[in-house]
Amino acid sequence: MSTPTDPSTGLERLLEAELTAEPVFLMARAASTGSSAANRRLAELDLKVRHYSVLALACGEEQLTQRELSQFLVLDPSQIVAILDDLERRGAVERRTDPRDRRSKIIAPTEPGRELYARARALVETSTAESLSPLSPGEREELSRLLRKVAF
Amino acid sequence: MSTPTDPSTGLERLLEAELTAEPVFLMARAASTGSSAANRRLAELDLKVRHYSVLALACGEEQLTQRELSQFLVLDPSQIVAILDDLERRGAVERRTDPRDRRSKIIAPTEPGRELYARARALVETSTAESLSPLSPGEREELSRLLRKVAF
DNA sequence: CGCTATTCGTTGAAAATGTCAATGGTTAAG
DNA sequence: CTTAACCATTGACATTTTCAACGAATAGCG
Repeated sequence: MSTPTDPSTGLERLLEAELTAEPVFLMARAASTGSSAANRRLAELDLKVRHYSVLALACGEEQLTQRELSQFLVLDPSQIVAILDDLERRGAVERRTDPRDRRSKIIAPTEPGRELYARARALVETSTAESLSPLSPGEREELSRLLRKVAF
Repeated sequence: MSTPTDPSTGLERLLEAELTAEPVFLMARAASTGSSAANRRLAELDLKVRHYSVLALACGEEQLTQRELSQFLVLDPSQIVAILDDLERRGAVERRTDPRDRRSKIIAPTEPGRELYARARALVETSTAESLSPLSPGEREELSRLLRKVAF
C-alpha cells in the first residue's frame, strides 16, 4: 500500500538513472519526503517543521535572539517574525528585549510552550523512525553523523 | 571567509542543541545549502536544479512520460509542464506523443540538449565536491548509499 | 460495439515560501 | 556627540507549492 508519505514511486527501473547518483538530488528527495511526513504528523498540533524548529531552539539551553535563529535555520529574519507571531499568539513563546542590547529580542518558551514542544517532539520522533525505517540503528547514527558534517 | 555557500553560522555553541540531533532538520539544512550551492553554479547556464534533474532523466536510458517525471521528482504535474516549457523553448528537449498511449508525452533530449546536460553535469559535480568536502571519499559513498535507501 | 470512468497534460488560481529594500529604535566607534 | 552599523519589523515582489477544472485519449464493461 502506498501512502503519500511513501517515497516509493513504482518506478524501480529508474533506480539506475544517473541522477540517482547525485547527492543533490538524493538530499532533496529525502528531505522533501522526510519533512512532509513530519509535517503530516505535526498537523495534529497545528505545527509545521519550521515552527517546531524554532520552538525546539527556544526550549534549549542557549538564549537566542531572532537574528541567531534566522542564521541557524537559514531563514530570512522576516520569516522568523512570522513564525514567532504564530507561536506567540498561541502563547508558546515570548519575546524579551535583551537587556544587554535592546535592539535584540531573546526568545523564551512559556510553560505551555515546553509542554507543546514535548508533545511535538514525540510526534517528530515517530515520523523520523518511520522515515528511517529502511536503515539499521547503526546506519541511522552514521547518517546523522555524516549529515552533521555537511550541514554545518 | 564565509561565502553564501558556506553552511557555517558562527554559532558553534548551538551544535549541541537537541535540534541538531533531528534528522529532519539536518536533512533540510543540508539539502537547502546543497541545492543553493548547485543553483549558484548552474546559473551560469541559466538552469536550476529542477531543470537539471528533468534534463538528466530525459538524457537517460528510459523513455519517460511527464507523469513519470512528476512522480519520480515529487513535483506536481503542472510544475513539470513549466520546466518543460523552459527546456523546450531553449531547444533542449522535445515532447513526443507516446504512440502507445496518445495521452502521454515522452520527453526526448535534442543533441544540443545532451551537450547542455554534459556541461551542467560538470558544474553539479564541482558543486557536489565542494558541498561534500568535509567528507572523505569513503564517507561520501556511504552517505549516498544511505540516502538512496531512505529516498526511495 | 457504445457508455462510463479514469488517466494524461495543461491551464489558472490560491496559498505558502523565499528574497529584498526600507524603516524606527538602538548601539558602537570615533 | 555624530555617524555608521545592527536589530526586528513591515511591505512588496518573485518563486514554489498545491489544488481544482478542462479537453483529449484510453480502459473497462455492459
